[in-house]
This record gives sequence, structure tokens and C-alpha cells, in this order.
Amino acid sequence: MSAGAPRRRPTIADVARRAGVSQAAVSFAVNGRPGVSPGTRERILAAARELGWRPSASARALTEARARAIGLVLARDPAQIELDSFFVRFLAGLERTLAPAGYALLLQLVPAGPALDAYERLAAEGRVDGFVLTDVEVPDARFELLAEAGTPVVIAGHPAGESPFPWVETRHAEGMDAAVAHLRELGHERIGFLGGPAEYEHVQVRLARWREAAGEAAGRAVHARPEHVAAAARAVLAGAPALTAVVCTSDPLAMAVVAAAGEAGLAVPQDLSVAGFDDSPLAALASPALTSVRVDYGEFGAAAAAALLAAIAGEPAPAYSPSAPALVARASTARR
Amino acid sequence: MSAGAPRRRPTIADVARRAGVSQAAVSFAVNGRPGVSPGTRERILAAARELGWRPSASARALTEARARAIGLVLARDPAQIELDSFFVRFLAGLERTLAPAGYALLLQLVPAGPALDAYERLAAEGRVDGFVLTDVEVPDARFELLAEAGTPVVIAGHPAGESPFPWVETRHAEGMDAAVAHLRELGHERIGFLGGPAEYEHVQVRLARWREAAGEAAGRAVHARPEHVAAAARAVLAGAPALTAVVCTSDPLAMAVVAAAGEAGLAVPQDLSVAGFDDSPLAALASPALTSVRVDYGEFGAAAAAALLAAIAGEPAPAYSPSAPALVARASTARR
DNA sequence: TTGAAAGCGCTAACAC
DNA sequence: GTGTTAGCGCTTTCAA
Repeated sequence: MSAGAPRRRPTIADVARRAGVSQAAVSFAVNGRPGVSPGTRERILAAARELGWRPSASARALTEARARAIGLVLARDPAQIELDSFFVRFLAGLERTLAPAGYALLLQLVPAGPALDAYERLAAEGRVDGFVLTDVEVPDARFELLAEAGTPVVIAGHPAGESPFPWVETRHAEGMDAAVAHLRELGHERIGFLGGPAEYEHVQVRLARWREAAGEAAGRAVHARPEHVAAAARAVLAGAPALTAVVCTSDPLAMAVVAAAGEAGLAVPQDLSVAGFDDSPLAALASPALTSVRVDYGEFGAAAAAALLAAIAGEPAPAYSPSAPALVARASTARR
Repeated sequence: MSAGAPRRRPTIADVARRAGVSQAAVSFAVNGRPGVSPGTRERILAAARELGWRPSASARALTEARARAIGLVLARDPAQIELDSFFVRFLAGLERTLAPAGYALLLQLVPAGPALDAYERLAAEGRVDGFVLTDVEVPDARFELLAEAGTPVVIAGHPAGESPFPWVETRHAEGMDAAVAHLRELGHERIGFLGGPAEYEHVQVRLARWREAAGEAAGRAVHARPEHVAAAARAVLAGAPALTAVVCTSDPLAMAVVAAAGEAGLAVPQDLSVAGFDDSPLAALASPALTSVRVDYGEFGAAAAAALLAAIAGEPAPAYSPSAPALVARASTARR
């Protein structure tokens, strides 16, 4: 089964020998340090290329006392992650910063829960140089553990309350403003809210914005746990006086509202307008196609990674100017 | 900004000193080797616990010449990954095997394409001990690179043609049989096929199974690239004689068919039955709720990781008995 | 059963 | 500008 020969990997000594220089010269050359003449440098790099040599990550990690890797621990049920456009886009964004910096991403999916030991292990073993924290709660048990260990951390999101760590945040809250404004422009006044679990800070932020933007006439607000989405969608529509629109904190939730409306004999968008969030690829595929709010989570991930790399280097985080969310109007919202 | 004191991490020497033994004894104790008396072992473990010490991953990697990490490189557009239930479930499954084995997962998302240099870098730097390959194509440029380097590899899927590596595969093909059988039982004969991009082996397998199961009267088969899903859905419905059912290789594709049917004035399931695949959380949320096929990709990921760890250890892969796919009948399919 | 010591491959002082 | 050398923290012979 095993393929190919268990060929010995070349080491820096092989490269040095081949280029006729010292190991130190090789090290300096590949790390772009001064102290090597251009000609020598070129010869060294050529030798490295010919041998297919790259510095061993573990040897570097040992001498530099850093792993050149960061950790992302996701403590959610896989089904929840599947339903959330955020993660994949955010991951792709992290990568955009990490790869050019020679950093790797250690991803750990753990069953829902605090997952403290996952953090503890990765940090204590020195596998990662820092963490990006998502899904921050208050109080968050991870804070104490990581702050005490002195591990560099960046929070993706806006922690309610005190945070010992720097954080980055998108302008997603404005997206909720935009969704409500869009509906009001279409003549809607009784606008309900269907959000994800209440413990998520981003859900709370959107809830607050909805409440503010929808004003006095706002309808019901309901939070949906992943396993009870359909029931929650029915609940937001139930009762009197009837809503004419619902804003949701994700596109799958909006789909659930569309389904619940159908059961209740309401046509979307004729009888009820529904807006989603995140503008997932599903929004365009659903019927009716969903009005949604596009937030650039890729850019967010890239900024979070940049802030973390800065923290690891002991530097201040680079500026992050999140772009404005964009409302994408589709068929699920209409003038009432 | 930086949090906590940059506390020096304890080393094996600290633990040895505290326990009053040699470093070797500590090493033997934490690695569960013989040669340490039970009492001493306990004393050592207690000292390690008190100091919060864990063996440094990079130091071990250096001496053992293995990283205790495996790589997964996903060369797909983020939007494609978002639409695919496979990845998250598969990742969660990998983790189920890796975590207990003390292995970490290095995830790299790269722009769509061959991504050979991502593999090359991770392997040459010794960051990972092996790779799990998904989305295998024929011919696959990764094979030569990795086989030549002697890197342990396991393929998740069934490579068409010769493969230098061991592979694991689910019984997803039977899922297509089940979907078609379900529709035939409902009285459908002209059953179309809407699949993902033709270059994916799993799409080809399902296409072949559909063709076989749907028989002579089978309808059109259309492949959809992610950016043209809606058009592909229209295409599969176009032309005469009209189909009475469509099977798809994913739930989002099924949603697109439902939407296209609506545009064409066809009601689902009254005029057209539609079946999805993967049984993503969306299937239950869509309207109508989608009949779909559940394949256990978590179990698949766990098996792939187990096979890879075995390959790394130079052992034969453990047996994998994939469970049968389960058809989940919902409202999108009905008797014609 | 335990201790001493030699590396693993690299980086970074420090001489030359 | 270039070479020498001492570790980084651990595993693993080899002696004691």
C-alpha cells in the first residue's frame, strides 16, 4: 500500500554542501537576511530548489519558539456549521492572510460546548501561536484560560463586556438596518424578527438593531435553535395583528419562514415579505429567491488573521475598515 | 493589547527536577512506556500536571520526524463549499479519529485549481505526515507529486483508474439507486438528472447509477457549474417529452429545480417530483421539504483519517464498513 | 529501574 | 561577508 520510496529528506547541511557554503549562509539566504552576497544567495537558492529542500517546520518552530500556525476551534454541532455561510467564508479569509505569511491554520471541530481542553492542549503543546475566537459569549470561560496562559488571541466579533483581547468586527449590524429600511420603504410596518440562538452576540446585535429600526410597530422577535427552526418560524408568524414582513438573521431561517407562511396559506411576497441574511448561495436558488444582506466575511477573516499575526509579533493590529453590508433585493420582498 | 505575562513555558527538565527524576524518566512516563515504576510514574504525572506541562509538539516532531498532523487541502471556491454538506460533516468525522490519536488537522483552503504547491510546501516543510485527498479527478496531478515524494496519502472517494494510494469510499452510489427506486415506486418513468460538475468522480458515479436505474425511459442529464445552477435547472426541465421527476446530486440543486419548475408553471410535487441528495439541514426547511438521501459523511471522514493514520504508521488500513444510505422521503416527491 | 548523553534540523550569536 | 558553535525541548540508545 505504501507508495514511493521513504526517501530521506534533505537538510540544510545538504544544501550548504551543495552550494559550498555554511549552514548559516543557507539559513540567512532563505530567510532573506543581509549578510549574504547576491551571487551566493542565488547559488544557495538554486541548490535548495534542486534538492527540493524547504526548512523543516518543526526545527524552525523549535529554535524560534513559535509554530507559525494559529488555531481555530469550532465548538458547534456540524449541522449548525453547515447552515451558516459565515464559517467557510471566514476560513477562506483567514487563509488569505495566513498563507502569504507562511502561517498554517489548525482547525479543530469539537462537539458543542466550551472546549477548553482543546485550547489548553494546542497552546500548552505549542502547536499554535495564537487563537482566533468566534462565537464569543458572556462570560466566556476561554478568556481566563487564554489570558492567564498569555496566549495571543484575537476575537472575531464584538465582545459584550470587558475583553482582555483585541477584537475585530464587521458592520453586520448595519445590514439589519438596511433590511428593515428596505422593508419600510416597501410600505411594511409590522416587521417580525427571527433570529438564531439568543446567546450569540451577533444575534443580539441584530435583534437590537431590528428593534430600533422597526420602531414601535415592530412585531414579534423569536429565536430559533437549530433543531426547532420550523417551529420557531411558525411562532413568529402566529398571533395578531398579522405581520406583513419578517427579517431573519440567516437565509435558512428565511427559508423556514417561507415554508411556515405557505403552511399558513400566506404567499411570499404577496402576503408576506421575508428577508434573509448573509446572502448565501441559497438565497438565489430558493423560491422565491430571497432578499438578503451580504456581509464580507472573507475580508473579516483576513482582518482577524492579520490582527492575530500582529498580536503574535507584539505589534499593534493593522487598521481594518470593514466594508458596508449590501442589501441584495430579490423576489421574497415586495411592496405591500 | 497583549494579554498576560509572557510566562516561560515549563520544559521536561522542570518536570524532571520537580519529580526528582531524569528527563528520560519523564519522557517514558508520559509516553506510557515500560521502565518506570508505577509510583514514580504517578509522581511524574503529578508534577507535569502541577506545572501545566505538555511535551512540546515541535520538539517531539523534530526528534520523532513526524508532525502528528495531517493536511486537508480544499481547492474549491468558497461558495461551492458552502453549498456542499459534505465538507463540514467530513471534517467533523476526520476529527473524531484525529483528536483521540493526538493528531491535528491542518486545513488549507486555496482558490480552485490543482494547488500542487500547497501540497508540496506542507510536505516539504514536514508540517504534515500525510494527506487526505478529496475531489479526485482523472488524471490527478497530485498523485505523481505525492507518490514521488513518498508522502502517505489516502483518497476519500473511489479513484477511477489506477491509484498509487489506498482509498476509502462510502456507499453513496446506492443512494442514487434508492432515489430512483423511490420515484419509480411512485409511478415515475421519465426521470431527469441534475448533477454537479462532470469532472467530479462522485457525480459520475451517481450519473451512471441513475442511468442504470432509470432505464430506457430516463430523461435528460445535465451538469451544473455552481455559477449556472439556475440555467442548468431550466435546461433539465426543457424539451419534450416532459419529465415527471428529477433526481439531483445535492439539495441546493434540487432547490434550483423546484424554482425552475415554478417558473415553468409546474407545481412540486403535483406536476413534478424532485429529489435531492445529502439530506442537508436545508432539505427539511425548503418548501416543499425535499426528499433526499442521507449518507454518513462523518463516518466516512473518520474512516479516511483512520486509514491515513495507519498508512503513516506503515500498517494496513482498518476495515471500514460504510453504512447504507438512507432515503428520507419528504414532500417534494409524490405519486404521479 | 534510572541517569547521562547524543542527536533531530534549524536559528542566531559570535568570531573570523 | 562568511564560518563556528551553542542551544531550542524532546526521544532514545547505552550504561550504571
